[in-house]
Amino acid sequence: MEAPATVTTNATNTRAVPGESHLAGLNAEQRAAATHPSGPLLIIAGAGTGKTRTLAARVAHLVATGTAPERILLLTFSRAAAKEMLSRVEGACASNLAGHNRAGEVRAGDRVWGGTFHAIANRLLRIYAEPMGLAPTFTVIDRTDAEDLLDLAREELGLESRGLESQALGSRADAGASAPARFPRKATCISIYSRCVNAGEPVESVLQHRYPWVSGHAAALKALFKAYEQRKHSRSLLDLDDLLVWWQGLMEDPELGPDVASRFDHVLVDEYQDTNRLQRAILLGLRKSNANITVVGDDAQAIYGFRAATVRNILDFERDFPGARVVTLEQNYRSTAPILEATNAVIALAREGYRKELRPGAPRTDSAARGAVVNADARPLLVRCRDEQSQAQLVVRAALERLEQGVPLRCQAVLFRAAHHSDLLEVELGRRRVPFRKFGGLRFLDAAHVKDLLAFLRIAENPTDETAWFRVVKLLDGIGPRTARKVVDHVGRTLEPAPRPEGHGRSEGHGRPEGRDRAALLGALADFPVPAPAREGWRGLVTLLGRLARGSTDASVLREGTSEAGATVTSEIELVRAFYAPLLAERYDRADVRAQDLDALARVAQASSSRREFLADLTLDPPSATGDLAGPPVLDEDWLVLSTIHSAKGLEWDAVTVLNAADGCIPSDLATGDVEDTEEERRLFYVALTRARRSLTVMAPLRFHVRDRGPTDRHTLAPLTRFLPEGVARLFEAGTDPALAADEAKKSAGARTAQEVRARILKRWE
DNA sequence: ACTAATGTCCTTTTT
DNA sequence: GGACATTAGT
Repeated sequence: MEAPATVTTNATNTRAVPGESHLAGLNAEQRAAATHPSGPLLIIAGAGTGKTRTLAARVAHLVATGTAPERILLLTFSRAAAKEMLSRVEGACASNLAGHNRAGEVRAGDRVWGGTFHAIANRLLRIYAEPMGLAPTFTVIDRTDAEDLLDLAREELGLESRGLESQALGSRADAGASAPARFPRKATCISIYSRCVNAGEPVESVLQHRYPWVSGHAAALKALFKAYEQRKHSRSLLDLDDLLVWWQGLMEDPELGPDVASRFDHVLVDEYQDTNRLQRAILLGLRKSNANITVVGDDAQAIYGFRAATVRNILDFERDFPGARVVTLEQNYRSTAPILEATNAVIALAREGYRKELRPGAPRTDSAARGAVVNADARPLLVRCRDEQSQAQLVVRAALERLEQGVPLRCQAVLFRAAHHSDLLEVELGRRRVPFRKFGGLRFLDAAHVKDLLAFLRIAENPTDETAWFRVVKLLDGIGPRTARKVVDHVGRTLEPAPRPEGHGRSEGHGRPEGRDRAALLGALADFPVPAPAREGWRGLVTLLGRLARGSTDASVLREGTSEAGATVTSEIELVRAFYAPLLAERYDRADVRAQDLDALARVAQASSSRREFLADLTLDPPSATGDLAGPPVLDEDWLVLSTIHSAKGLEWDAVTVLNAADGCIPSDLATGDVEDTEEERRLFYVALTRARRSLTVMAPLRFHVRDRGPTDRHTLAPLTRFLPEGVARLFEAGTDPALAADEAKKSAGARTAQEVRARILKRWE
């Protein structure tokens, strides 16, 4: 119920002292956090306690009390979160200025250094690249690129992923587990590497604790990682982990470190529970001589352990930054009391952290579903349904009903553990023509054809980018991995010697020919003896790359960051597409659909001011929703939100539905190995539930289809998630699935019929 | 020696 | 739909 009285109350509060309107409507704790003068501050903020609002208010307060916006560093968990936060800061600062006349501060939000650790690292490292001995033009590679590059290194070292041991002995069967398992595949290798780097843990320890079946390969892995590092370095590539590693290295430099630190009067970190030890080290480096640091977090919402995040960062904060003030926000402004009661019960079963009990506060009034009729006393719903099919139908029906009641689709979200859990729902939504957008899961950028196209641009940007070359060369007819290897080696040899040895000093020593020299070098590649079937394609490729290299030179003379440069990236994409279109059509089916993705990509490129920025932005902030780019624009401007729970972090909706609340899905079968993993799954479930403002529905199918190689339709019975034991489930209203009722009816009807038939048969002989 | 096509198994979460 | 192994074909 939206009591108009609440609105009035807020309006009264808003009439605050001029210059302090950013503090309006904050409760005592929030206000204390926002106005904390200086020194370390830890804000423990439970779900829905106005954490974002408080942090934004704090930034606004710092600006209002004289801190220059560009001297504030705001580290967030995702780029979207940064954007959201900064626009709030913008609003607060602007309203502050209503009474003043300092128009210069209106753009405060733009001037704050805001972004993810990775995005900020990218920005800083471009500035400090030269003295750090990095090529300022370094390319940032994403995880799949990293895997491919590592694979090349592995091949070179002769570490075959194919198991040699399996033919030696049938060692699987007998209990002697001493036989070495086969070498881990590239994805596993990168996971191991990444954990070592982010957690600051030695390989042996990581293997022992998380990958015991690979422990026999520790030495080989270390050699592999070393080769991988060298490969990256000589090709001017940084992976996502490197961004943090180099940032931390930057902070340790006796000259540069203090210089970076002195740029920022205040450092603020959101979602601190999901940072890792490396990120903590960066913060320690940033605040050696200035203790102005604010971190916000909730240990009950730590869900990124798989990425080496650790709650220890929060728990250690007071030790890391002595004299820290701790403020706890416990008043929940998001959810109705019955929802809160249920979510509190779920998290109460978790192992101890910073204990806090969320109390209901006054409901917020900025909901988009203002007019909707909501019963604030309604308990959340727990629906046991027949199967996933039935679940999908129920979810669609309920969403449409809520829409009728005035809750727009975009104020409703369906959350799930793994991206594919929404597959059936997506089909059902498509069938009923309900628009939706899906967040999380497979990325637009992971689509093969998108990677193909980007690879051309990456070569143009950084001709030593081996993975990009490899990918592109393999596209040509008659060239497989073997030949591609040779071609790429040759390319490397041709480009390697720095063309201008008189270049000033060692900063030039990265073998990165620029401009026309590069074009000339590319020309020299045209003669390389590729296999006959590939000859024509090869010539076309070299011509294309030559054009891209030339184009970028001319353009860079013209531009200097003007909007015209966007047109350049777009026109480069057109050049590439002219060459790539036939390959695409030949290689993939549904080429028309894929071509649309490339259209979308070209559209995104228009927003970028340079090719380098375009490529870096794409890897640091990949378009996260299908529909962000792809697909036709939605006509009615309304869509149901589908999201993985991880991607839903920090967000909230009026109505939330959680799918597949069954053991095996939540917690995931893959994450029940040890207590720590299972506890993280519990927190994940908690995060999902606490996204709901007014309506919460938990769906739990009774059966799941099992893909079994048999003609019969097999299924398993799934128990309700272990995170809803009897005592907790009691806080939910039991929902009904008509399909189940129908099943029952059918069954009893069948039984009745059978009885009648039997009676008739017997009657015949009476 | 290499590519291209076919078959089988597995599939978490993300900057 | 991807990763990897096997096989047919050049």
